[in-house]
Amino acid sequence: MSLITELTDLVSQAFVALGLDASYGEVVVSQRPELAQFQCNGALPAAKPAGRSPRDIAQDVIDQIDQDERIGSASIAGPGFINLTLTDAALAAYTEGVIAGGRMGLRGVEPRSILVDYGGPNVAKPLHVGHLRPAIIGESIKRLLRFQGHDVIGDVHLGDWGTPMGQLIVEVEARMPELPYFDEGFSGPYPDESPVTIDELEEIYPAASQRCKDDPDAAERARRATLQLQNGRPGYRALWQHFRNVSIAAIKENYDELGVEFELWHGESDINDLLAPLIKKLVADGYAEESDGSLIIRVQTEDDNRDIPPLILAKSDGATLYSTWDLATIQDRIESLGIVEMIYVVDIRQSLHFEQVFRAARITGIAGPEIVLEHAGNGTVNGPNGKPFQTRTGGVKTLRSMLEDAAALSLDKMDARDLAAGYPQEERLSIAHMVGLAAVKFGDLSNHRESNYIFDMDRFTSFDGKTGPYLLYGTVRMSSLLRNAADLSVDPGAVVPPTYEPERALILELARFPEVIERAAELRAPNYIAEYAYELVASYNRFYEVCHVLTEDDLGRRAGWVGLVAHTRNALGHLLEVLGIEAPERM
RNA sequence: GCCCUCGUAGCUCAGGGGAUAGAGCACCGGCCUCCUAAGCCGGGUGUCGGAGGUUCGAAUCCUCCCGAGGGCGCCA
Repeated sequence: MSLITELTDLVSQAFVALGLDASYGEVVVSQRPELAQFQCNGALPAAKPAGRSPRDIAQDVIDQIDQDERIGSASIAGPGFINLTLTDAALAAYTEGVIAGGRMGLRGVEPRSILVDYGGPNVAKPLHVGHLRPAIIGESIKRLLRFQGHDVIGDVHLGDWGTPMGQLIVEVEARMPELPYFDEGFSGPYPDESPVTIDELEEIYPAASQRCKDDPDAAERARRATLQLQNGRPGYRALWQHFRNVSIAAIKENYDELGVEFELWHGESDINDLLAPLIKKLVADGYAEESDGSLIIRVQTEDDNRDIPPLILAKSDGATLYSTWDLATIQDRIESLGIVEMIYVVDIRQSLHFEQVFRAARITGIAGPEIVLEHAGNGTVNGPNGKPFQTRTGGVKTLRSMLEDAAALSLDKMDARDLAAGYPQEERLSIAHMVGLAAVKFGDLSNHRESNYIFDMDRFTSFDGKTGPYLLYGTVRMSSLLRNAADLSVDPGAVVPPTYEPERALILELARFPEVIERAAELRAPNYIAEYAYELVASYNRFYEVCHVLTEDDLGRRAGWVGLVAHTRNALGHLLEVLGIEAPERM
């Protein structure tokens, strides 16, 4: 059980003994650390219903809890705040309990089958900066929920079924009309080899897109090709399969470099066979209706005070579109994967789309009330000028080049400050790589999920301040100390009651772990983890400065400190794992 | 036009109805015969966009206004 929970239980019981609601007993970390470690504000809101003054109530509560051996001091402050400070023995005992429990004080959860839908890369398009946020936020949310004990999988959910596919087909046909994919009379097996490499495909994509913008005729042909692809025209399917295969290989490589891993490589196309029966059923059941030639589901209710446009189930030419696929995908995930909770980490600008899809899923009964559907939208990455991130030449920057920049800049900074100078060059490169990745990830994850932020590589890779490199450095110092301890045959011992203020502060910081995890999971907000990881390392650095662990004469204390450092290293390891950040052994 | 999000220190950003609103950077000054100085310590910063309201208490909740960004049926 977490320390906060223990204290809340204690104080709640006191409120109950006074005939007041237990909820007044909520204890939080003190806002005024110089006054106390924890506080309870419950006496203030309790005053009115109790018909008593807040300070009177606070005094009665204090009288109840004062005898508890954990409480070092309990006092009234201001209008009726209850300030609590624990005994050093209680702090040590609590920390020992957490270490023995092995779960960082985290309470167990009722495991749920959760799917996080986060990547959303498109076939034929290289990953660019815009893919960074959903990828690392989604990965972090997945790891966070998994760490809590849920059964979580990630689905990359490829963009592989839309109009761009038709545009690609038309473009390839214009360039290589001799290929068998376009010959409707062709009956033999199609070639195993893709007619295009990923590099060619990535060049063809923007050209195709541009052509359809400039030429309405080409756009029309692309629309037809898309429809025929969806309807199963064999040549188109075969060609599309090549596009898909070469793209997935490239995309996988990109996500590997980023340290992002998906359990499912599903895409929009996977549920194609479900579409016709689903549409038929929705029409038969009266949920879908025709409107201007298209098929729609109305999702607005009488309670709405704003206009929610209907969800379009099928275009007037009969083709399906992303609303249809998303709806069918929800059905598929529930029915064939047993998913009860879906979290979409997708650009927040798509919130209306998800609102429509989720409403449609509810209305039609595809998702029952027990199913959680949530759009955990992410903001965008902007360049130093506050506008969408671009290369110097105005193009969109690829993810790969961004990561290369991060590693290169990290190495430059190591060279400039003569860091890790004696290490083999191979290790230095590996460190620079990890530092660069940590810089980018921490820089991103420390911002609130929904906010747009300014990407500043120089700031993110800085060795000073609240950055990824700072976290890694702290981790490395802990690892190094623990190695030295092992070399001296000093085993981690029982945590001793703290005597120094930074030591006490570190113990208190560690005790916050469960609440931070729970809060972050509840809000799907990795920035809480990032912030806490920073605070924890900062607390450790202050402890490290004051408490000279390995030269400590008191052997019991020395062993206890090693135990505390091991605990801290363990906690930080979990946090980095959740953030998806990897640390080197030394740097 | 309607809807959504945002507006907090010079800059970049945190902030769960609670006390005196925080961090990092930047700027100035200290600390290495000692476990990694990529570290630590000290120094000052605010009409929390504005105005009302709810509340014992509002950066936080509600209303209006100003400013920025985004979205709004057959693209994804």
